[in-house]
Amino acid sequence: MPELPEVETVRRGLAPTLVGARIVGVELRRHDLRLPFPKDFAKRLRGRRITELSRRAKYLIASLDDGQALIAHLGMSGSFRVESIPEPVGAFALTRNKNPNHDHVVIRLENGAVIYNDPRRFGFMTLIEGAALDQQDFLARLGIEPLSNAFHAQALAGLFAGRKTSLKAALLDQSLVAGLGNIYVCEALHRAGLAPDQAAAGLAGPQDRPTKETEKLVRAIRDVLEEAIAAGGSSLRDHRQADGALGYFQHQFRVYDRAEEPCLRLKCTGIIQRRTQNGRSTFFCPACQK
DNA sequence: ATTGAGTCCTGAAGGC
DNA sequence: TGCCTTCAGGACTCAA
Repeated sequence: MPELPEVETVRRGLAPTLVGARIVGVELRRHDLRLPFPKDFAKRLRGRRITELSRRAKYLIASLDDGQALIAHLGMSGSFRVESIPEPVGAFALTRNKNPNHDHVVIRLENGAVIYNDPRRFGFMTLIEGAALDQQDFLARLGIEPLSNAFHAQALAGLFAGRKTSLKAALLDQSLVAGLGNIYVCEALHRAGLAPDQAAAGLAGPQDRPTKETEKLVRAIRDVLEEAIAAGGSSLRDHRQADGALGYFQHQFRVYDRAEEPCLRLKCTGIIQRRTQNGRSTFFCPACQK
Protein backbone atom coordinates (compact mmCIF):
# COMPACT_ATOMS: atom_id res chain seq x y z
CA MET A 1 0.00 0.00 0.00
CA PRO A 2 1.66 3.13 -1.07
CA GLU A 3 2.17 5.48 1.83
CA LEU A 4 4.58 8.39 1.88
CA PRO A 5 7.81 6.34 1.58
CA GLU A 6 6.45 4.30 -1.32
CA VAL A 7 5.28 7.40 -3.17
CA GLU A 8 8.64 9.06 -2.59
CA THR A 9 10.34 5.94 -3.93
CA VAL A 10 8.15 6.08 -7.03
CA ARG A 11 8.95 9.77 -7.46
CA ARG A 12 12.67 9.15 -7.31
CA GLY A 13 12.35 6.27 -9.71
CA LEU A 14 10.35 8.19 -12.27
CA ALA A 15 12.15 11.52 -12.09
CA PRO A 16 15.10 10.62 -14.35
CA THR A 17 12.70 9.48 -17.07
CA LEU A 18 10.04 12.14 -16.70
CA VAL A 19 11.75 15.39 -15.82
CA GLY A 20 12.64 17.21 -19.00
CA ALA A 21 10.75 14.73 -21.18
CA ARG A 22 8.07 15.69 -23.64
CA ILE A 23 4.75 13.88 -23.68
CA VAL A 24 4.03 12.79 -27.22
CA GLY A 25 0.76 11.07 -26.44
CA VAL A 26 -1.47 9.71 -23.71
CA GLU A 27 -3.59 6.63 -24.02
CA LEU A 28 -6.49 6.04 -21.61
CA ARG A 29 -7.74 2.48 -21.42
CA ARG A 30 -10.82 3.50 -19.42
CA HIS A 31 -12.65 6.72 -18.62
CA ASP A 32 -12.12 6.67 -14.89
CA LEU A 33 -10.18 5.27 -11.96
CA ARG A 34 -11.57 6.12 -8.53
CA LEU A 35 -12.53 9.45 -10.09
CA PRO A 36 -13.18 10.27 -13.74
CA PHE A 37 -10.29 11.67 -15.75
CA PRO A 38 -10.82 15.37 -16.41
CA LYS A 39 -12.19 16.49 -19.75
CA ASP A 40 -9.64 16.48 -22.57
CA PHE A 41 -7.07 14.83 -20.28
CA ALA A 42 -5.01 13.30 -23.07
CA LYS A 43 -5.30 16.32 -25.33
CA ARG A 44 -4.16 18.73 -22.61
CA LEU A 45 -1.10 16.60 -21.90
CA ARG A 46 0.02 16.02 -25.46
CA GLY A 47 3.05 18.07 -26.47
CA ARG A 48 3.80 19.25 -22.93
CA ARG A 49 7.21 19.01 -21.35
CA ILE A 50 7.50 17.92 -17.71
CA THR A 51 9.56 20.43 -15.76
CA GLU A 52 9.46 18.97 -12.27
CA LEU A 53 8.25 15.90 -10.40
CA SER A 54 7.42 16.56 -6.76
CA ARG A 55 5.45 14.95 -3.96
CA ARG A 56 2.99 16.19 -1.37
CA ALA A 57 1.98 13.56 1.18
CA LYS A 58 0.94 10.60 -0.98
CA TYR A 59 0.36 12.67 -4.11
CA LEU A 60 2.72 12.88 -7.07
CA ILE A 61 2.77 16.22 -8.84
CA ALA A 62 4.22 16.59 -12.33
CA SER A 63 4.59 20.25 -13.26
CA LEU A 64 4.22 20.98 -16.96
CA ASP A 65 5.75 23.69 -19.12
CA ASP A 66 2.43 25.42 -19.72
CA GLY A 67 1.64 25.94 -16.04
CA GLN A 68 -0.57 22.89 -15.65
CA ALA A 69 0.16 20.17 -13.12
CA LEU A 70 -0.63 16.48 -13.41
CA ILE A 71 -1.62 15.07 -10.03
CA ALA A 72 -1.56 11.34 -9.38
CA HIS A 73 -2.58 9.34 -6.34
CA LEU A 74 -1.72 5.63 -6.25
CA GLY A 75 -4.58 4.60 -3.99
CA MET A 76 -3.89 1.13 -2.66
CA SER A 77 -2.57 -0.76 -5.62
CA GLY A 78 -1.37 1.81 -8.14
CA SER A 79 2.10 1.62 -9.65
CA PHE A 80 4.07 3.12 -12.51
CA ARG A 81 6.58 1.38 -14.66
CA VAL A 82 8.92 2.69 -17.30
CA GLU A 83 9.24 0.99 -20.65
CA SER A 84 11.66 1.97 -23.35
CA ILE A 85 10.61 1.85 -26.98
CA PRO A 86 10.17 -0.07 -29.08
CA GLU A 87 7.50 -1.59 -26.89
CA PRO A 88 7.51 -5.32 -27.61
CA VAL A 89 4.25 -6.12 -29.30
CA GLY A 90 2.41 -8.86 -27.51
CA ALA A 91 5.35 -9.45 -25.22
CA PHE A 92 4.67 -9.67 -21.55
CA ALA A 93 8.27 -9.83 -20.41
CA LEU A 94 8.25 -6.26 -19.22
CA THR A 95 4.95 -6.37 -17.41
CA ARG A 96 6.68 -7.89 -14.40
CA ASN A 97 3.83 -10.14 -13.38
CA LYS A 98 1.29 -7.37 -13.48
CA ASN A 99 -1.94 -8.11 -15.22
CA PRO A 100 -1.78 -5.94 -18.34
CA ASN A 101 -5.56 -5.66 -18.14
CA HIS A 102 -4.95 -3.23 -15.29
CA ASP A 103 -2.72 -0.95 -17.34
CA HIS A 104 -5.05 2.03 -17.38
CA VAL A 105 -2.88 4.90 -18.59
CA VAL A 106 0.02 4.94 -21.02
CA ILE A 107 2.03 8.16 -21.16
CA ARG A 108 4.19 8.07 -24.25
CA LEU A 109 7.42 10.04 -24.28
CA GLU A 110 9.87 10.64 -27.11
CA ASN A 111 12.05 7.76 -26.00
CA GLY A 112 9.77 5.49 -24.03
CA ALA A 113 6.58 5.23 -22.06
CA VAL A 114 5.41 5.43 -18.47
CA ILE A 115 2.53 3.10 -17.71
CA TYR A 116 0.11 3.32 -14.81
CA ASN A 117 -1.25 0.02 -13.51
CA ASP A 118 -3.86 -0.18 -10.75
CA PRO A 119 -5.84 -3.40 -10.15
CA ARG A 120 -8.11 -1.98 -7.48
CA ARG A 121 -8.49 1.42 -9.11
CA PHE A 122 -8.41 3.31 -5.84
CA GLY A 123 -5.96 5.74 -7.39
CA PHE A 124 -6.76 8.71 -9.59
CA MET A 125 -5.20 11.30 -11.84
CA THR A 126 -6.23 14.81 -12.53
CA LEU A 127 -4.92 17.87 -14.28
CA ILE A 128 -5.09 21.34 -12.84
CA GLU A 129 -3.74 24.78 -13.46
CA GLY A 130 -0.52 25.07 -11.46
CA ALA A 131 -1.52 28.43 -10.06
CA ALA A 132 -4.53 26.74 -8.46
CA LEU A 133 -2.43 24.00 -6.91
CA ASP A 134 -2.78 25.19 -3.33
CA GLN A 135 -6.50 25.72 -3.68
CA GLN A 136 -7.20 22.23 -4.93
CA ASP A 137 -9.51 20.75 -2.37
CA PHE A 138 -7.64 17.53 -1.83
CA LEU A 139 -4.27 19.27 -1.57
CA ALA A 140 -5.50 22.23 0.46
CA ARG A 141 -6.96 19.92 3.09
CA LEU A 142 -3.66 18.19 3.73
CA GLY A 143 -1.93 18.67 7.05
CA ILE A 144 1.75 18.93 7.92
CA GLU A 145 4.29 17.19 5.75
CA PRO A 146 6.01 14.89 8.27
CA LEU A 147 9.49 15.21 6.78
CA SER A 148 9.35 18.99 6.66
CA ASN A 149 10.71 21.43 9.23
CA ALA A 150 7.14 22.36 10.11
CA PHE A 151 6.69 18.96 11.71
CA HIS A 152 7.79 19.28 15.32
CA ALA A 153 6.44 18.39 18.74
CA GLN A 154 4.91 21.80 19.36
CA ALA A 155 2.95 21.65 16.12
CA LEU A 156 1.79 18.10 16.77
CA ALA A 157 0.69 18.98 20.29
CA GLY A 158 -1.37 21.83 18.87
CA LEU A 159 -3.04 19.53 16.38
CA PHE A 160 -3.89 16.93 19.01
CA ALA A 161 -5.23 19.35 21.59
CA GLY A 162 -8.86 18.65 22.42
CA ARG A 163 -9.12 15.64 20.09
CA LYS A 164 -11.50 13.03 21.37
CA THR A 165 -10.34 10.48 18.87
CA SER A 166 -7.64 7.87 19.38
CA LEU A 167 -3.98 8.56 18.79
CA LYS A 168 -3.95 6.14 15.91
CA ALA A 169 -6.98 7.63 14.18
CA ALA A 170 -5.51 11.11 14.61
CA LEU A 171 -2.27 10.06 12.92
CA LEU A 172 -4.18 8.55 10.03
CA ASP A 173 -6.11 11.79 9.54
CA GLN A 174 -4.48 13.34 6.48
CA SER A 175 -5.68 16.79 7.46
CA LEU A 176 -3.47 16.72 10.55
CA VAL A 177 -0.32 14.91 9.43
CA ALA A 178 -0.24 14.07 5.74
CA GLY A 179 1.28 10.94 4.27
CA LEU A 180 1.04 8.31 6.99
CA GLY A 181 -1.00 5.17 6.42
CA ASN A 182 -1.85 2.16 8.51
CA ILE A 183 1.55 0.50 8.36
CA TYR A 184 3.75 3.43 9.29
CA VAL A 185 1.37 4.61 12.00
CA CYS A 186 1.58 1.18 13.64
CA GLU A 187 5.35 1.16 13.30
CA ALA A 188 5.82 4.71 14.58
CA LEU A 189 3.59 4.12 17.62
CA HIS A 190 5.54 1.02 18.52
CA ARG A 191 8.86 2.81 18.20
CA ALA A 192 7.55 5.62 20.37
CA GLY A 193 6.20 3.14 22.94
CA LEU A 194 2.69 4.60 22.73
CA ALA A 195 -0.58 2.68 22.83
CA PRO A 196 -2.66 3.25 19.70
CA ASP A 197 -6.01 3.51 21.45
CA GLN A 198 -5.18 6.24 23.93
CA ALA A 199 -6.77 9.65 23.43
CA ALA A 200 -4.90 11.88 21.01
CA ALA A 201 -5.51 14.81 23.34
CA GLY A 202 -3.24 13.19 25.91
CA LEU A 203 -0.26 13.91 23.66
CA ALA A 204 -1.03 17.60 23.72
CA GLY A 205 -0.01 17.93 27.33
CA PRO A 206 -0.79 20.78 29.69
CA GLN A 207 -1.36 24.12 27.93
CA ASP A 208 -0.93 22.18 24.73
CA ARG A 209 2.77 22.11 25.33
CA PRO A 210 4.46 19.04 23.94
CA THR A 211 5.27 16.25 26.35
CA LYS A 212 8.20 13.88 26.24
CA GLU A 213 5.86 11.45 24.52
CA THR A 214 5.07 13.96 21.79
CA GLU A 215 8.77 14.47 21.19
CA LYS A 216 9.29 10.73 21.00
CA LEU A 217 6.43 10.33 18.56
CA VAL A 218 7.75 13.02 16.23
CA ARG A 219 11.15 11.37 16.19
CA ALA A 220 9.64 7.92 15.66
CA ILE A 221 7.58 9.10 12.69
CA ARG A 222 10.57 10.83 11.09
CA ASP A 223 12.84 7.85 11.67
CA VAL A 224 10.49 5.23 10.32
CA LEU A 225 9.68 7.26 7.20
CA GLU A 226 13.32 8.02 6.47
CA GLU A 227 14.39 4.44 7.00
CA ALA A 228 11.61 3.21 4.76
CA ILE A 229 12.55 5.62 1.99
CA ALA A 230 16.17 4.55 2.26
CA ALA A 231 15.01 0.95 1.85
CA GLY A 232 12.99 1.76 -1.26
CA GLY A 233 9.66 1.49 0.52
CA SER A 234 7.79 -1.63 1.56
CA SER A 235 6.72 -4.20 -0.99
CA LEU A 236 3.42 -5.60 0.14
CA ARG A 237 1.24 -7.10 -2.50
CA ASP A 238 2.42 -5.24 -5.54
CA HIS A 239 4.29 -2.12 -4.64
CA ARG A 240 7.47 -1.92 -6.63
CA GLN A 241 9.90 0.79 -7.49
CA ALA A 242 9.53 2.34 -10.92
CA ASP A 243 12.32 0.15 -12.25
CA GLY A 244 10.50 -2.94 -11.03
CA ALA A 245 12.79 -3.51 -8.06
CA LEU A 246 11.20 -4.48 -4.79
CA GLY A 247 11.47 -2.25 -1.75
CA TYR A 248 12.59 -4.17 1.28
CA PHE A 249 11.41 -2.20 4.29
CA GLN A 250 8.72 -4.81 5.02
CA HIS A 251 11.52 -6.95 6.46
CA GLN A 252 12.04 -4.26 9.07
CA PHE A 253 8.47 -4.14 10.34
CA ARG A 254 8.42 -4.53 14.09
CA VAL A 255 4.68 -4.89 14.57
CA TYR A 256 2.81 -4.74 11.28
CA ASP A 257 1.45 -8.17 10.28
CA ARG A 258 3.29 -9.78 13.22
CA ALA A 259 0.31 -10.81 15.38
CA GLU A 260 1.18 -13.45 17.99
CA GLU A 261 4.90 -13.00 17.37
CA PRO A 262 7.29 -11.74 20.03
CA CYS A 263 7.92 -8.04 20.44
CA LEU A 264 11.26 -7.05 18.96
CA ARG A 265 12.02 -4.31 21.45
CA LEU A 266 15.12 -5.06 23.45
CA LYS A 267 14.24 -6.79 26.74
CA CYS A 268 10.49 -6.65 26.03
CA THR A 269 8.77 -10.01 26.45
CA GLY A 270 5.42 -8.91 25.02
CA ILE A 271 3.51 -10.61 22.21
CA ILE A 272 2.26 -8.49 19.32
CA GLN A 273 -1.52 -8.19 19.24
CA ARG A 274 -3.81 -7.38 16.40
CA ARG A 275 -6.97 -5.40 17.01
CA THR A 276 -9.48 -3.75 14.71
CA GLN A 277 -9.66 -0.03 15.28
CA ASN A 278 -11.80 2.25 13.12
CA GLY A 279 -12.24 -0.64 10.73
CA ARG A 280 -8.48 -1.02 10.28
CA SER A 281 -6.03 -3.54 11.67
CA THR A 282 -3.87 -2.20 14.42
CA PHE A 283 -0.77 -4.12 15.46
CA PHE A 284 0.85 -3.26 18.78
CA CYS A 285 2.67 -4.63 21.78
CA PRO A 286 0.53 -4.40 24.92
CA ALA A 287 3.62 -4.75 27.09
CA CYS A 288 5.71 -1.82 25.88
CA GLN A 289 3.19 0.52 24.28
CA LYS A 290 1.55 2.60 26.99
C1' DA B 1 -16.93 20.80 14.10
C1' DT B 2 -15.66 16.37 14.90
C1' DT B 3 -15.95 11.59 14.46
C1' DG B 4 -17.05 7.12 12.83
C1' DA B 5 -19.31 4.07 9.51
C1' DG B 6 -20.02 2.77 4.83
C1' DT B 7 -18.29 2.60 0.20
C1' DC B 8 -15.57 1.70 -3.88
C1' DC B 9 -12.30 -2.45 -6.03
C1' DT B 10 -9.66 -6.84 -6.94
C1' DG B 11 -6.45 -10.34 -5.61
C1' DA B 12 -4.74 -13.13 -1.98
C1' DA B 13 -5.64 -16.34 1.41
C1' DG B 14 -8.26 -19.52 4.09
C1' DG B 15 -11.99 -23.00 4.70
C1' DC B 16 -14.43 -26.93 3.31
C1' DT C 1 -8.55 -29.22 -6.96
C1' DG C 2 -11.67 -25.66 -6.85
C1' DC C 3 -15.20 -22.88 -5.37
C1' DC C 4 -16.72 -19.74 -2.02
C1' DT C 5 -16.08 -16.29 1.57
C1' DT C 6 -13.44 -12.97 3.91
C1' DC C 7 -10.15 -9.49 4.22
C1' DA C 8 -6.91 -5.69 3.06
C1' DG C 9 -6.95 -0.43 2.89
C1' DG C 10 -6.97 5.46 1.11
C1' DA C 11 -9.93 8.77 1.12
C1' DC C 12 -14.31 10.19 -0.20
C1' DT C 13 -19.38 10.79 1.28
C1' DC C 14 -22.71 10.81 4.63
C1' DA C 15 -24.91 10.79 9.10
C1' DA C 16 -24.94 11.38 14.08
